[in-house]
Amino acid sequence: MDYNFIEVEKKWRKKWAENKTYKTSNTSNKTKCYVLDMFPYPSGAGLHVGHPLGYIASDIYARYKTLKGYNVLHPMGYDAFGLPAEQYAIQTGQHPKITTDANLVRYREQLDKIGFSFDWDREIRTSDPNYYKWTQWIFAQLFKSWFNNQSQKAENIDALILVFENEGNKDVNAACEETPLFTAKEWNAKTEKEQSDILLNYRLAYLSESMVNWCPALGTVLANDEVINGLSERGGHPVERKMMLQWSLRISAYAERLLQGLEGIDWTDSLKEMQRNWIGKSTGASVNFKIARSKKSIEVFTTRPDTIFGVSFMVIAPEHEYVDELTSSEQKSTVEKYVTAAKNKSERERMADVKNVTGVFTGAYAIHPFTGQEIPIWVGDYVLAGYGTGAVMAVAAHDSRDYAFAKQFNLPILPVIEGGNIQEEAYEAKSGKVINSDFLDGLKVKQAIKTAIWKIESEGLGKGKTNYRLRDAIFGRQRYWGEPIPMIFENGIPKLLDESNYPLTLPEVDEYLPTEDGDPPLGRAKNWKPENGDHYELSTMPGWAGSSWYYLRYMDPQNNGTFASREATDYWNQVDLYIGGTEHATGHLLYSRFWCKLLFDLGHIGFDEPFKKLINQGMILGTSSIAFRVNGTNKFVSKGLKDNYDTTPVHVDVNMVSNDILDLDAFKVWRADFSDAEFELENGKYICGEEVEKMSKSKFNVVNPDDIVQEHGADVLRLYEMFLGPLEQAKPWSTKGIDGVSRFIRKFWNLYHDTDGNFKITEGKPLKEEMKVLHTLIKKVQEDIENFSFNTSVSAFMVCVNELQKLKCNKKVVLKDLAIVVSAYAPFITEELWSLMCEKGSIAHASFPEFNPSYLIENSYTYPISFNGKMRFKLEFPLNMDKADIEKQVLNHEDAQKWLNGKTPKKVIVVPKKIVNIVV
RNA sequence: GCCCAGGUGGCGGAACUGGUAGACGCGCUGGAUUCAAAAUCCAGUUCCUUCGGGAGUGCGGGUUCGAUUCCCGCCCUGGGUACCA
Repeated sequence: MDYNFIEVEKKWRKKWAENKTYKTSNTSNKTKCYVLDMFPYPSGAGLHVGHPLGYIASDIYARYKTLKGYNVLHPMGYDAFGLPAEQYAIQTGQHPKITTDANLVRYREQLDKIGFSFDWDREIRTSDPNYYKWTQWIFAQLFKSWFNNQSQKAENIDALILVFENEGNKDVNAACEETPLFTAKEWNAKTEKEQSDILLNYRLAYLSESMVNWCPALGTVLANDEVINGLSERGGHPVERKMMLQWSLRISAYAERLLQGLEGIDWTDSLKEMQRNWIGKSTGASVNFKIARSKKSIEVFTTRPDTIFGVSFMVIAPEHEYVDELTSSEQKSTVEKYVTAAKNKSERERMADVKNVTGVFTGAYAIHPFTGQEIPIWVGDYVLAGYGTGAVMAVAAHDSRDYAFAKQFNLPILPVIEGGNIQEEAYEAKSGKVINSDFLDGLKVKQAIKTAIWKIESEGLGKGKTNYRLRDAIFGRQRYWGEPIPMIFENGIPKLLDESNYPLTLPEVDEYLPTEDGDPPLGRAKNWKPENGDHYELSTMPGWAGSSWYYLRYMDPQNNGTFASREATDYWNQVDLYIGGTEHATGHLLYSRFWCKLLFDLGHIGFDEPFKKLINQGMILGTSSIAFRVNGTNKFVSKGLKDNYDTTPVHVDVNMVSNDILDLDAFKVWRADFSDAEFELENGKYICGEEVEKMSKSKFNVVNPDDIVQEHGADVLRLYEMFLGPLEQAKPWSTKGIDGVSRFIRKFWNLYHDTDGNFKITEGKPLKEEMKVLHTLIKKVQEDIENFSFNTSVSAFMVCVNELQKLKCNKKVVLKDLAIVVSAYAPFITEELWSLMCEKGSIAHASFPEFNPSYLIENSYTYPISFNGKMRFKLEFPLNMDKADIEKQVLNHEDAQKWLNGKTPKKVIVVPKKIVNIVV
């Protein structure tokens, strides 16, 4: 009888759930192993075949580690707050919780089918008040902390207040907004509001008026990583820049530690590089340029202080605070017009305009700090307000942007580094000798940078400085479906809601839209008022809040007293293996590291990097099927005939196509306008074209894992997804090869059965050859899993089963170990075989067979004999034969004589157990 | 533009620190079984070939007895980033 995967899989799904086979305990004397997947946002579309790829890989790893005797934590949950559910709520009035819950049930069904070893007792949902209670608590810790640059750590704000009360802020070195100096006396004399405003400059969660990415279509602000090419990541709506009072997190304080921390973690180079670029460290100097006929000066940041003698003008951002002040009366209207236009540009227009060099002269001049010469100050939108000081010293000869600006407006270009041709372009290389530069003349660039900084510092003109591109993260969202921010406003002063009142639950509203006054949807909530104070904060947290610490909650998901007990976090510690997509490089993965460092600094956990090892699974692309319609008709021609006609490609549903052959009946009923379609066939078949592109509904190339499970079984789906290729590589999904894996499962099943389909294994002593085949597999699979090379194990299974089949092996000693080795990949069929073999318990808790190298020992080796590097024939020699004997025997062989063709070999290379190469 | 990753049969892909290129699977071809088909099994399958061989891992060079693997230059594909001074 053939293997009935439907029955078997159904049976074990049920038993595993009943017996809680995959329950994980926090108390164990085994070594721990924490295997985590990036949890999904439960969208309405359900899982497609690409989603489980990473989950299957991590599940194999988790199961393997369990077999190897580790105590494995392998949980799953849902990132359940998010925009799509809320957009749907706005359209339909349906509460986002209802849609989210419905999607969640569907996700769970789909996941369950695939046979994951998740401990579902640890499931979390970020939208669950018992969960977001602690997200709010972490926000409170951020609000109550400041970053001490001296200790490079977050510290309690109360201690800082004490310093202010006793000494003022002159000796405080904090990551903060620019704050005027004050003495203890001045501090103590300030009003509560004034003190609160100053403290906000220091807090790691703070409220400030700042330039934000405003997305009118979504009605909310977005963080930098949520804006892609000037459009919102979700929905692709235009984004504008706007000044707004906003909650932000001071992630910039951690820039250096986030950068340094990358050294110690095992992530891919490309991912680390993305984070490095996002953090964007650059070192140089800040220099003050005095303004002519004024007491003020403008600070600039430069990475090239060695080129300071090449400064021929200065450019400030349109948003720079001195613009009005600097502008001369003659230039006033021009500058005002320019500044207004620049400010009104949307983010996208600004980006599209990058090639257009624009700017206006302010009429003011700065004084060069070394030469004393007056240099004109311009306003230009190529200078960004948000980076550095919003002003640059322009060195046209050695910076391409300054060069373009100088060319456009005919400003002087002064070369100060030898090399390059400044008639053509700026010479930006950091090499060459300095010229025309007084005390820097003759120095090499690197030395000149040091000397220039030293001189700038000793003359009191500025100081050496490091800048980071990383901006603080906007934390408020003017949306409904997110965690409420636990803040109360009292006379305009933001105060933390007392932690004993957490969770501050999401109130009900009549509509999920802003109020008439433009307040966020929470402004609609009736009777939603704090006991003390005027009103709650009306914005909610962004989507990434809940996902920034969820890995900790899995460790201790039911804890009501804390986010996770210290015992639990000490035991499980860092995530040993984290698998997920690369799209979270600069969002989730950076924020999680930030929050981890905060909790570490405050002493709540014992590690400051959350994910020790991270693997990015490649995207599964869709293979679309294309039919060719003859233009102006309803006739479709098969792929091989399409060149005879003018045709238009039409995407057809991949579920109606098998091995490129279109099911014509299904096609005709698929869409009404195809019901009377005509076809021109090749050999009686309609062959479709193929195109590899992203899986999406509109391309009709979405494949649902449920369908694969239905047709081939979950084990086949699991094996096939791995068999497709290396985990990290993007690859197209095609069902073409799946039959091969199905065949393998049948062959594997048949090893344990006689030709009549009766279960039959024997107790006999295994042959040496059988043990060799088995142990070759054990070694291979072990190495593959440790190297995350899951695709090659599947091939190894096939090879092993083919060979055992040839050997007609049905010995229990061999087949029992084989089942265990395969079980991490194909848990259902192996569990069934395990029970048929009358083994106790679940195969999931068996021990991975010990690899024994003695079964692999050979006493001879078949040498490839090559001539000039080309393999010509093979000869077998004993392993203990020495090189000279091998050489002699090879040369005397008749085949060798043929290849030598009478010539004497120039050289013979014998590499024991590798190769013989004869140079002729 | 800059930074990463990657280019191997008709297709997905394999090849450990340089040592038999194309494992395994799909597809295809032929055969067996069958009244027939499906399923299954067996054999073949990189290309060219005068059947002796020759060429071959994106392209061009180099190092080496030997290169898919190491070095230099270029081309292409995918991802990230985009005036960050």
